[in-house]
Amino acid sequence: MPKLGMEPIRKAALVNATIDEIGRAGSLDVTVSQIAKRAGMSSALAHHYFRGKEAMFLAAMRHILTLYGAEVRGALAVAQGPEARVQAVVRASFSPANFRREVIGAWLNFYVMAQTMPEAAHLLDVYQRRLRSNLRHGLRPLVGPRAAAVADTLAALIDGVYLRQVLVRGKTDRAGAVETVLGVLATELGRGARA
Amino acid sequence: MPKLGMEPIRKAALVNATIDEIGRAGSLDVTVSQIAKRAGMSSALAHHYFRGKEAMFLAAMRHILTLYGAEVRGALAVAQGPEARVQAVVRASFSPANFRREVIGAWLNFYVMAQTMPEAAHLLDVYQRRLRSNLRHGLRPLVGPRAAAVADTLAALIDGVYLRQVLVRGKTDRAGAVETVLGVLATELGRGARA
DNA sequence: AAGTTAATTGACCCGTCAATCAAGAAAAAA
DNA sequence: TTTTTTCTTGATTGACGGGTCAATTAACTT
Repeated sequence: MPKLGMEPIRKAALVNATIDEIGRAGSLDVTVSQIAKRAGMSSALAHHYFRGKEAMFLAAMRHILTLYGAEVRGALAVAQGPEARVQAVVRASFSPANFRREVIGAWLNFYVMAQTMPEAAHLLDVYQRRLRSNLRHGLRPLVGPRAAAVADTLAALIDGVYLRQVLVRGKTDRAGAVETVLGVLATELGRGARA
Repeated sequence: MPKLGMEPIRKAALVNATIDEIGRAGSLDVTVSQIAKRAGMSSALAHHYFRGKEAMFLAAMRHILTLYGAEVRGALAVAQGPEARVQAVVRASFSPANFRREVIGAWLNFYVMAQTMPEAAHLLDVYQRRLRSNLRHGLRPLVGPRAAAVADTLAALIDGVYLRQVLVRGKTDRAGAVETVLGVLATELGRGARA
C-alpha cells in the first residue's frame, strides 16, 4: 500500500480534517484520533506528519488565513476605484468560503488559541494588520486623515458581525452581514444620515 | 474548621476562582483542582457544591452576566435623554469591571461554551437580546425606523471591539474602545461625515 | 536480489483528570 | 454527654488522550 509522495496529501487531509473537527466539536477539545480518523488514517500517522496536536492546529489556522488572503487579493485585483477596494475587502471577509460553519467555528477557536500559543497570536496579528492596511489604503482617498480610524472601526465591525454568526448556530446570513458593514461604510462616507 | 452556612461563601469563591482561572489559562482547559485550589479548598469540596465542572462554568457565566446587567441598569437610571441612554449602554459594556483581563478572557471562552452547551447558548442569547433591546429603545427617538438596524450594528461593533481587546494582550484601551463605538453612533446620527 | 527508504499501524506507556466515597472534625441539638 | 447535622478532605477509581516505538509492507535503487 505505501505509495510515495504521500506527505503533502496526508498533510492536506489532516489540515482539512482538523478544521472540520474543530467546527463540529465547537471547541479545541478534539482528539488527535478523531482528526486522524476523519482524515482516513491512524493517529500514529498523524503524529508522524505533524510534531503534535498544536502543530496541526497551527497548520489549520495558517491554511485558513492563506485562503482568506488569496481571496482578498483576488477581490482587490478586480476592484475599480477606492470605494470598490474597500467593499472588496469586506465582501471577501464574508465570502462563502470563510462563511462555512466549520470555518467560522474554527476562527473563533483560533482566537482562543491566540491566548496561549504565541505562534497563533502572531498569525492573527498578521491577519489583523493586513486587514486594516487594506482598508486604510482604500479609505485614504475617501476620508483622508480619518482613514486609520475608520479602518479600525470597519475591522472591528467585521469581526463583530462574524462573531455574531457563531452565536446564531443554524441561521447564517451572509448578505445581511455584508450589508451591515457596507451600511456603516456608506454612512461614514457621508451619505447615510437619512433620518 | 467546619463553620456553618458555608455554602454561599464557598460557591461565590468558586465562581470567582473559575473566572480568574479561565482568564489566566486563556481557555476552558482548566481543571477542577486548579479552580478549587485558587478558591482555597479541595477539589472534592468543589464537587460537593457544584454538580460538576460544567455547572461551575455556567455559574461563572451567569455571575458575569448578572454583574453586567446591573451595571447597564445603573447607567440607564441616570441617563438623561435618548442619546445619553445609548451612550450609557456602550459605556457600561466597556466598564472597568467588564474590562478586567480575566473577564475579557472569560467572555471569549463563554462564546466557545455556547457552541456546545445549550444552557450557555441560552444565557448568551438573553444577553444579546437585552443589549439590542436597550440600544433600540434609546435609538428609536433618534433614528426612527432605522433603530433596529443601527442597534444591530452597534451591538456587533461592541462585540468586535471587545474581541480586539482579547488579542492585544497587555495593552487594553478602554477609552479608545468607547470612542470608536460612540464615533459610529455620532456618524449614524448625522453629524459625522466631516470629510 | 539485496538493500534502502517511505508509509503505515497496533499496541503500549504514562500522565492527567473528573468524579466518588468513606471517614474525620466541628458545631448544634437533644 | 451523646447524637445528629454540616462541612471537609485524602485516597481511589475509571476512563481517556497524547505521544512513542517496534514491526510490517511496498515501492524504488543499484
